[in-house]
Amino acid sequence: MYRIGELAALYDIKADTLRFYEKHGLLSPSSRSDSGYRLYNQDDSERLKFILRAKAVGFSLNDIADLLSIEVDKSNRACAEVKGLVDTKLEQVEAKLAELQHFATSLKSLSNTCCGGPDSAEHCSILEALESSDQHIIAKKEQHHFSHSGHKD
Amino acid sequence: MYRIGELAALYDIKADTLRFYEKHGLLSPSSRSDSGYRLYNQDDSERLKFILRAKAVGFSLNDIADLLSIEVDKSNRACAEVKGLVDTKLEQVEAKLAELQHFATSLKSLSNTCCGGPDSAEHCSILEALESSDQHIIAKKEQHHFSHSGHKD
DNA sequence: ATAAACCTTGGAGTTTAATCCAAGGTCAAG
DNA sequence: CTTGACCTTGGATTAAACTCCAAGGTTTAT
Repeated sequence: MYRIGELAALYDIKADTLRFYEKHGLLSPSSRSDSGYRLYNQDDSERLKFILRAKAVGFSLNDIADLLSIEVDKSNRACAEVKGLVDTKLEQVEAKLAELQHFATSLKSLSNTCCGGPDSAEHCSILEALESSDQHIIAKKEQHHFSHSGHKD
Repeated sequence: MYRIGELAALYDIKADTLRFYEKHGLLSPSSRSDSGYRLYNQDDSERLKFILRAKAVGFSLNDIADLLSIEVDKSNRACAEVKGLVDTKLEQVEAKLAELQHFATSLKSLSNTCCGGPDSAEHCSILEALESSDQHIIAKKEQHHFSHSGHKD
């Protein structure tokens, strides 16, 4: 069992952030001490880890709440419904993955071809390195237009 | 040449957002009309595409400014210095990639093993699916701690 | 030549995600 | 039984990234 300050220290965040997540329904301590102190267990800690990871890869707290709701509603919702939510998120994740892979490739080639020596800048720019680009998350309307992919409210 | 509204429409953003990016040094139109209207060319459009992609995978506008500065300073900076910046960003991108791959794998397994039928929830939770987790972006202090790039301006 | 649809600027307002503060309660150590 | 580090609540403040507004200039089309 961790008290709020301990759990916060463990993940290098502020206790206030944990209270904030609680207020917004992302993570509540599994219990309280007699005097009302928040007490977090190992599952709570795992849940927090998930939240922080999801945040780190660009999901908003709302997105994360969606993902976590899959757990919360486990027993209530039809499995097909859950699958829908998961698959939607999966699409988002895979789009991000494709972008990131592209980024990584470009950064690597930039690092290798252009910056080997002390002064041999041939095409020292990410924009140039990315010029051979193909795929987008971004809906460039003229090229390809599919219906407004689910913006959240 | 695009006027601000045209370019904004092309990427499904607001003209205001383009003015905002300009004010913050991310993207300035390459020219102005006689009457002062912003005029964006194809390079500007590419630059905007880059900004939006980088944002979509979780980079802050400050991060993006860093990346773009590689181009701007092309002729000024020593190549080794540029390489340092690129390699730092590359590390960030690869950390994000690792996280996302983990995410994608978990979401896939969740989608497959748990939600095939209308009602057969076996372990219908992302947290459970992620339980076999290994890697983190998150600095869990006991394990590994690397400084996070705290930029502000 | 006048409306409609664009653009300009500066500044104010909004949303998201924290982060800080004040007034007070709790707990272990001396 | 007090000191200091921790915790509680609610509310205010901050920072980033937009988003909107007002007052006016420009363009195009009738």
